[in-house]
This record gives sequence, structure tokens and C-alpha cells, in this order.
Amino acid sequence: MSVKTSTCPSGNEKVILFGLLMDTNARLAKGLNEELEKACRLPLAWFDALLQLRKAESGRLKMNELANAIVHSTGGTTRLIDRLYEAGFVAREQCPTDRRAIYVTITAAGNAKLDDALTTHLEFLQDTMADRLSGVERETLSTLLAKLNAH
Amino acid sequence: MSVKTSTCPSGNEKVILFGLLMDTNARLAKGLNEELEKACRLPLAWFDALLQLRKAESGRLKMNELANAIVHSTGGTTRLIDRLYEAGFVAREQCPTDRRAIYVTITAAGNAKLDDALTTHLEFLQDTMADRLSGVERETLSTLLAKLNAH
DNA sequence: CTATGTTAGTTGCTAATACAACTATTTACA
DNA sequence: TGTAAATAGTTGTATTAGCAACTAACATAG
Repeated sequence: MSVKTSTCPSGNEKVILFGLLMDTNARLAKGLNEELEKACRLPLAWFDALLQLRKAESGRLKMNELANAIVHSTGGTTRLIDRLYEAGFVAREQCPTDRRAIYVTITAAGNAKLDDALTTHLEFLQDTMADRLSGVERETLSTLLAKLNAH
Repeated sequence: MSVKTSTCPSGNEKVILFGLLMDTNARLAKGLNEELEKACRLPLAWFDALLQLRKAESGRLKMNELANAIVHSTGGTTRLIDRLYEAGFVAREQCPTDRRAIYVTITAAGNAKLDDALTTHLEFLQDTMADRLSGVERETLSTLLAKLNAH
């Protein structure tokens, strides 16, 4: 029994699209993670956290903002930042206006590591993306993903 | 310092596209996982494994084929199938031509559970996808993801 | 001002996954 | 045929992440 002939004929196209999104992401993430580990000894989760910190307008994020940006639980983010702190890539700052809150900032070492990792990242994307999608196609894909990702 | 003005100006558009893909996937997967847990008590990983088994032409997959289909390690797949077996959703069959290999098949209970989950899944996709992307846009997105996912 | 509720972050616990080492089997080839 | 290499799957171990309970701080209503 194939999916096509199963109980939900009408929405099948969406199931397939969603499956394709998950699969594409999983394979690319796996490939990038391997590359980053090999070339930079940097787990993808660390890369993502550092990238989100750099992307932040103010150059820093509160724990819960970071957790949301990397789509982790707050507990998981606490531990992740513990590890990044151990490695010297981030620092914690008290928030002057709210003593519950903590700002996470990227350190010079963190920035250097991120630059390094971005080089690897770009090589990887060049290899996996450049010859598969044209510039126009990449732009279209971006637009569609952004629409789909609207919160 | 924003990403735009940092060390890799030329490939930035790709970094952003990739980030968008990861982020979109993470948020949708998280949402779907919550829905499936709530409505069916079925983890997304179980759903994915059952769906891959149903999608298989022969109605069954060897362990390593399944591992590849769900993008897991073989070790992780062994444990996942252990759990699905405990729950009665899959069975293991010896391969008659290769005594090392094991076929994983979906049981009647597994099929019933998957049908149930697909209903939830479709409702979720209807909510998150239908009003954000048109039919044509979904088709375009599928095409582009398939190109990007070429192995 | 105090009490109640909400928010930010951490910690204990558990579950899930990857990696590497291992066994069993098959394949290649000399 | 006999041995080495490759392949399929499992298991020990460590890492990682989520959830729920917890503490501390802030906000709001009385």
C-alpha cells in the first residue's frame, strides 16, 4: 500500500512536500555538521548559536531570545551556553534593568571561531547548492520558505 | 557587526537561505511533534519511520535502508525499531537470502496508528501551510527542494 | 504594602541519538 | 579453497536535549 493510494488522498501533496522539507534539511544538516566537526571541531549547534548572536542587532541576546532563535528549550539552551562558555566562545552579562535576565554575548574567540566556521560553511554550501540551484531559484526558494515560516 | 558586513560577503545569500531552511524545518517539526504527541501519543521519529515503511515499494525495508530513509545512524535505528517493536507497530523478518539482513515491516497496529497520525498531520499542514502557500507555490517549493536534495 | 501571578533562568531526571567496538555473514580474490 | 575485506546489525558508552520542578525577580491587583 503506497501513500498515494492510502486513506488521505486529498492532502497527500502536502505530506510529500513536508517530508521533502524534513528530509532535505536532515541531509544537509548532517553533511554540514560533519564538515564543521572535521574542519573546525565545532558542532552545528554551537555554530548556530554563535551565528544567531552575531546576527542580533544589539550584538547580544537574552537566554530566552537565544533559545527561541535556535529553536531549543530554555533548559537545553542553558546547558548549551554552559558548554560555549567553557570553550570561551561566549560570556554572560547581567541585565541592568532586570536581574532575572542574562545577556549572552559572543567573545573575540567566539567571533574568530565563527569566521572560521563560516568559511567551511560557505565551501559546503558552494558544493551542495551552487550547481543545483541557480541564483533565481535560490531567491525563489528563500521567498517561499519565508512565507512558510511566517509565525 | 552584522552578518552582512562580516568576512564573507559574496556567499551570504546562501548562508541566509540555508539558515532559513533549517529554521523553517525546526519550527515546523517542533509544531508537528507537539501535535502528534498530543493527539496520537506518537513521537515524530516514530511517525517518520512508519511513513517510510509504508512508502517502501515492497512494503518493508532492511535496517540500513530504513536508517538511510529517516537519516539516522544504524545504531540509532536499531534502538528506534526496538521501541516500535515494543509498541507493536513493526515486526522484524529474517531475510531469506542474506542472514545478516533484517527486514522491518509495519504491522496492522502500526498501519492503524499511522492512519490516525496522518489525519493529525494533515490538519497540521492545513493550518500551517494552506493559507501561506498557494498550490502553485507548493509545487514550486517541492521542485526546488527536490533539486537541492539531489544526492 | 502585600499577595498573587507571571517571567527568566537553572537543575534533576530521563529519553533519544551518535560513535565506536564487536559479532556474524557475505563477497572478492589469490 | 582459504583468507582478507566489506557489509549488516547490535550493544556499550557518552552526549545532548526536553520536561518538569524549582528559585529568584518582576508585575499587577487589592
